[in-house]
Amino acid sequence: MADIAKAVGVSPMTVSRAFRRDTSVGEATRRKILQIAEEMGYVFDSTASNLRSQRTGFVAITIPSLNNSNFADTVRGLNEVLQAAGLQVLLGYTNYDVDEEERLIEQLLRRRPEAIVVTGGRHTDRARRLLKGAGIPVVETWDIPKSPVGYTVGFSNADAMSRMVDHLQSAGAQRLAFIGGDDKGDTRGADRRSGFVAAAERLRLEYQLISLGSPPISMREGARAMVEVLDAKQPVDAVICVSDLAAFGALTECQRRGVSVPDEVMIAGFGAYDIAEVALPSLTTMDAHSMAIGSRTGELLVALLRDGTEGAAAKKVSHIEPTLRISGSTVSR
Amino acid sequence: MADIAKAVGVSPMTVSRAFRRDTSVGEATRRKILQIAEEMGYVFDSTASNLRSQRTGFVAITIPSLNNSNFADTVRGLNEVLQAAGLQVLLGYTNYDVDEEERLIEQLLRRRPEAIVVTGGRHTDRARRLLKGAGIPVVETWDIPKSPVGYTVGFSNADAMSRMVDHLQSAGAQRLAFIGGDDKGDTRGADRRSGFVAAAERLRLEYQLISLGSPPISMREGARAMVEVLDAKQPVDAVICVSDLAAFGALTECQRRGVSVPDEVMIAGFGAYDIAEVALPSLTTMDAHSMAIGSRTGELLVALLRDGTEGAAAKKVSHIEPTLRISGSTVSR
DNA sequence: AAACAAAATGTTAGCGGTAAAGACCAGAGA
DNA sequence: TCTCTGGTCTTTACCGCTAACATTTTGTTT
Repeated sequence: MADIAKAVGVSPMTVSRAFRRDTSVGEATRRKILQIAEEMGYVFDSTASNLRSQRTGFVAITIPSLNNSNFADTVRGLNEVLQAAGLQVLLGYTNYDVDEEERLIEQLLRRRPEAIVVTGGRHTDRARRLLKGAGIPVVETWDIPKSPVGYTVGFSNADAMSRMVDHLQSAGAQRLAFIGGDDKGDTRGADRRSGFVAAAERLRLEYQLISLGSPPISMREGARAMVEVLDAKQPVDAVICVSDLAAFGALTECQRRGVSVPDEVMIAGFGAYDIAEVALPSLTTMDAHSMAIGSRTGELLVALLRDGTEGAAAKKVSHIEPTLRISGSTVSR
Repeated sequence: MADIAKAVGVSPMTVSRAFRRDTSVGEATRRKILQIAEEMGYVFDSTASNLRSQRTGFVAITIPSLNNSNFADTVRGLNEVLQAAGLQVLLGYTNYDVDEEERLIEQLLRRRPEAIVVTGGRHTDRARRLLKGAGIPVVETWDIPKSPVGYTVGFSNADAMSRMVDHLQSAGAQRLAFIGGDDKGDTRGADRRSGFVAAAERLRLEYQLISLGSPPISMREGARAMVEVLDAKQPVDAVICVSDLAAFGALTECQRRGVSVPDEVMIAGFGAYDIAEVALPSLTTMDAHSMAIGSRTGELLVALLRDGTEGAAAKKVSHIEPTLRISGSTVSR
């Protein structure tokens, strides 16, 4: 900047100003500064700016996984809003492990993000302490924790699953199975399962639980689980899967065996993945509005960072009600 | 740090050292410093460290999209290696737009990453200038550009597609169709198409090209495209899709119409997505080893950053040969 | 032309760490 | 006993920008 200032014949401060939108610099001066900077191949150094101004433009987010999961859509929704507001997302993968999450949160906070978004409401004590002490907005997503750290954008996985069970019962199912991954760390998965169990018991339906594979469980694992379901002694007339991917795997296994869906067995998924719509038959699923969770979170943060935490803004809990999408895999047409 | 230093009774410099692995601090002192720091709720400030040490621990990466694409796997592979090496990925989405890529590259370089990874070899002139002038390792992935900026980790999309056409011909196909998105910006897609055309002409096969939707094209669009193919005057006995997702969409459309795959029409995809293996019939596809592209890039960068660019290390071009996976959608069993 | 407001630019002093170089000290070897 | 070595710790200055405040220039009003 000093070199540019010399070349243009102004003070470094003016150069600094020219590189920032809002500050007042004469239009001619600004143009000249930017032009000379470009000619000199200068690239603004945010690291210094960040230090001095105590603003980094970072928003940190930890998610369990990008692969085979709805979180990718959430990140997309979040990033779209934040990138437009000039904020840079710092992404970290916890791999469904709270200890890894703790490490990651500490690592990310060192970068002095202006806000942090985490998935779910389960954290280590130290992670909670770090989040609370960071002095920045904290958003928990994809869940409605009992004791939230800061803001929440999500829904109740248990309730959503309960509605799904209601639907299956009204479609005529009596004996259910739930297919999911082992739950170490996957609170969303565990909540869906417990919602399933609660609903099944409330409605006095028979049920069984199949768990295999570590989350996020894939199509392949859905198919493997379906083998178990179909080979079991007790017959089943509806299967609910923790995600559409598993549901699709289960569907293919039925087709492989000539078991008719939905006539012999109904299949329901979760998450409204593309595959749910394109599969034959298309899958009944619960649309959690993954992308909306991200963009809603983004909008919340942009508002908070603009107006300050004090701002009239923002109720603490933003509920995004999932939508049940009934389709060919649970009702024949 | 000054506060901690006072509390422990050492100089701030010693506190600084205690927070960095390699530097020499007495074991007892280090322990005490870290303990008191934890008690005081101190969180290390990287922004200051970055400025003074001129090292940020950032690696920037621009990709076209995270959704419905193999790039998510590349990011995963890259992140796994880099996160383990203590490096933080800075992600940017270009949305298949070179101008957006240019903006993003500039934005990212301001953060002073220690290396930058971009997807493909097509960039604006200014973007090339920025990359070359950044003075950090540059890696282009998913492609083998004619005139690379720095390092390359990728493969030839055209060659891969050519091998796929060879396979279809030897499986008996005479009249082909290619389904892809419109190519504005999607060089990989365009390369695949031109590889398809070249191979078809080399083998003197009839062919047609269907383009619709902006990349990354989805399952739905694959199905829509298949409608066009099946409704067209000229019959077709093999369809190659730009990705497995489109291929699966095409497959479902055939099933919907009772067109038998592969007997009446063969279908081939690209990318070795999960769906290729689970679909019924499973899809013939080209495994581009998306995750390996990421991890190979990560290893290359870790080596370069450790040993410096001078290091004996690293050939400039790292070729990752795609693997053809022949399956039920092109050969009946 | 004087009086004042608004816009444009300049000056000073850090932000919170760390590079570089040097000081101190215990134990080893001569 | 003296020098030397290596580990541990300290001193000093500064990374490249910008907050806060001061000053100058320009424009407007009466």
